[in-house]
Amino acid sequence: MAKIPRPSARRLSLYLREVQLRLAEGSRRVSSRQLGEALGLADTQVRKDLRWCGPFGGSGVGYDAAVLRDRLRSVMGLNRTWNAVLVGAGNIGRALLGYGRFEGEGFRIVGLFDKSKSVVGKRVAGVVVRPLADLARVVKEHDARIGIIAVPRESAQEVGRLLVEAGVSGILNFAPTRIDAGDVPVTSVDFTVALEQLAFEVTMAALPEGSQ
Amino acid sequence: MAKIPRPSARRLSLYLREVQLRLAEGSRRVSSRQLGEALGLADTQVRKDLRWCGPFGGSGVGYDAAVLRDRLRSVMGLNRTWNAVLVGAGNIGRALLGYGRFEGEGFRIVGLFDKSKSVVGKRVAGVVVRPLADLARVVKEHDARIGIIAVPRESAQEVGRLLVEAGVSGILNFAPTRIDAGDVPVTSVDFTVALEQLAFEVTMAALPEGSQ
DNA sequence: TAGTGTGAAGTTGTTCACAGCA
DNA sequence: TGCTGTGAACAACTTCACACTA
Repeated sequence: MAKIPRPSARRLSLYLREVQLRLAEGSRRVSSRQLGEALGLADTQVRKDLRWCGPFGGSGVGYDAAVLRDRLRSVMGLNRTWNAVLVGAGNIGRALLGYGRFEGEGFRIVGLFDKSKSVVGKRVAGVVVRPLADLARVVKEHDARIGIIAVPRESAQEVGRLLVEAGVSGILNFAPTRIDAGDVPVTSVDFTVALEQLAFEVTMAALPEGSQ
Repeated sequence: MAKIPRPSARRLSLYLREVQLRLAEGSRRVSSRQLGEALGLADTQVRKDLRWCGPFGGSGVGYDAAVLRDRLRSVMGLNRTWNAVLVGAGNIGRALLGYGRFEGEGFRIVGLFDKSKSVVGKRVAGVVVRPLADLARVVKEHDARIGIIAVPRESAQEVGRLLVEAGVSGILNFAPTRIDAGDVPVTSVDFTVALEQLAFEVTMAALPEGSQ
């Protein structure tokens, strides 16, 4: 089984969500066209992507939704529970704790940390905030593989280092900066870039018409 | 001036941030190599991207940081103030209001809306929550071009429709679903996809070594 | 020497056209 | 007919190699 290209991997996540939705609505089968329509993709694209779920029990009437869901989960490594530690008890940290959706997808936040003395010990969204000194211990105790950075830009790289030292295998970064974590994979969610991206597209959409 | 490819546009936003940082630190010039190093990109890539800022006053010792910043801003449509309306006064809405960073970049949230009767009229992060019925009026009044969706999946598409009807020119979507907004550009920020993406990469990083 | 600018080559991802199956 | 699977054409993006300038 060769390596799945990034763009496909991202879409697999979208397919999974859509398939789960349809399963919840009672569908038993989905076709590449249906998926494509729901997600704004060409059906050929969908089929090519789904081939990464291994040789599917070929058919002619779409995919079995339940089987597809299981294969997607397994290919993406979601057939297990992922424990995560969250650093930063500010606005974003709070929002993530309250997000709820993570739980259902097999992600569990097993520790909340902050460097500010004034928050440590208090409860945020029902979870006790711990000092960064406890990070490594909690990571080990719960076998947390994922670290989430929800601190301001200035301290983000430092927190990244601490997380790697504590032993996480992946970092989800919400700070508006690049995190260098050596071999540990980092995925960033960047509000500002998204907004600026949008401003750019709006500006573009406003101008042209003619081209070529 | 031809059309800037998506990947370049996203990176332009990163360059802008980095240049601003360096300016604040007192640098007057930056080179493509410095930028590339800071952002994990090849210097050739950086130079190709920066060419979108128009024919630069050629050089041999890097770019003038201030000029580069201005050109980047202008190319991306950031040399103006973008007013935005925010729909959804829940966790994410609150986090966005408290984010602060937007203001500095020329984005201003001029209205907060929610459909829930129990929140309307109250203050959230210092801002009064208004009913959705006021949406179109506020958009017009403040010439808001951007609508931000921070509501649960179920109501996201409906809110998208309302925003388009109200007259926004772009949508920033935080709900975990695709928004069909016709010709209005939509940019999505999807926590779950990011997390699953990371889980996938961690899983991949753990396995192989051999390949081909 | 330290840097930009850029065509050409290479790589990666997407779409097309069609074979084959139920 | 409705659908998957897939090689082959195509398009998009990145990297390389090198000309050129201060």
